Amino acid sequence: MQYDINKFFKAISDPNRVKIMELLKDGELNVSEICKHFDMKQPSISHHLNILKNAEIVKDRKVGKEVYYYLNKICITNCCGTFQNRFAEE
Amino acid sequence: MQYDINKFFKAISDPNRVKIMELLKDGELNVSEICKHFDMKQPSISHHLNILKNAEIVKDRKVGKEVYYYLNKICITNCCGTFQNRFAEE
DNA sequence: TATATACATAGAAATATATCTATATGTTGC
DNA sequence: GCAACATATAGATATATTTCTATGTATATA
Repeated sequence: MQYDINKFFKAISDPNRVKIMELLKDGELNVSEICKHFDMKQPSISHHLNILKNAEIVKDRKVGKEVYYYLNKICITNCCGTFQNRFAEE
Repeated sequence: MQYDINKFFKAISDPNRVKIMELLKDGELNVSEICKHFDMKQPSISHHLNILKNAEIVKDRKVGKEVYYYLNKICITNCCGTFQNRFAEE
């Protein structure tokens, strides 16, 4: 799979989104659970989740009324690795 | 040295700045030389260089009238590595 | 010293992004 | 089917970022 590295970096350039990623580090959470950790309103969280999802940093699965988000760790490893290699000394 | 990882990602979230980094990959360039590769005006380039410098992604040295910019590769390796590790499977 | 060159800084305008309120959609349980 | 709940979407507003023009500063040179 080929990730859009520019989308990736745009996504993680917001500390709120990195904080969401931190929350998902140890397993999936639904939107309400994520909201509890922020002062923002739910639609703002949805907006950030959508940006993360678009960058393929998170994926989601629906369970009844709830939507659980979880990290796509391979995307993170891949994008960081690719970028790092691009500027590494040979 | 401890880099500000949020500043780092904010800096590389703009494709123009990543392009500047690419240009500096194989050695230093002065501002005029960098400008030649863009449609932007010189003050805009200076602005981007300043953001990169603030994030410690580039450093500069003055040679007469010219200012040469060069990559601080250790910063790139360090920030990408740190971030990647933060979300890696253990 | 006056002029040209290279770059930086200030401030305005255009554009993009984040956040909010209001509301729509989909699911569950009565 | 209806009410309640979880989340998403629409659209407005606030804020941040990018880019520009105009100008300042430092260095080199005639």
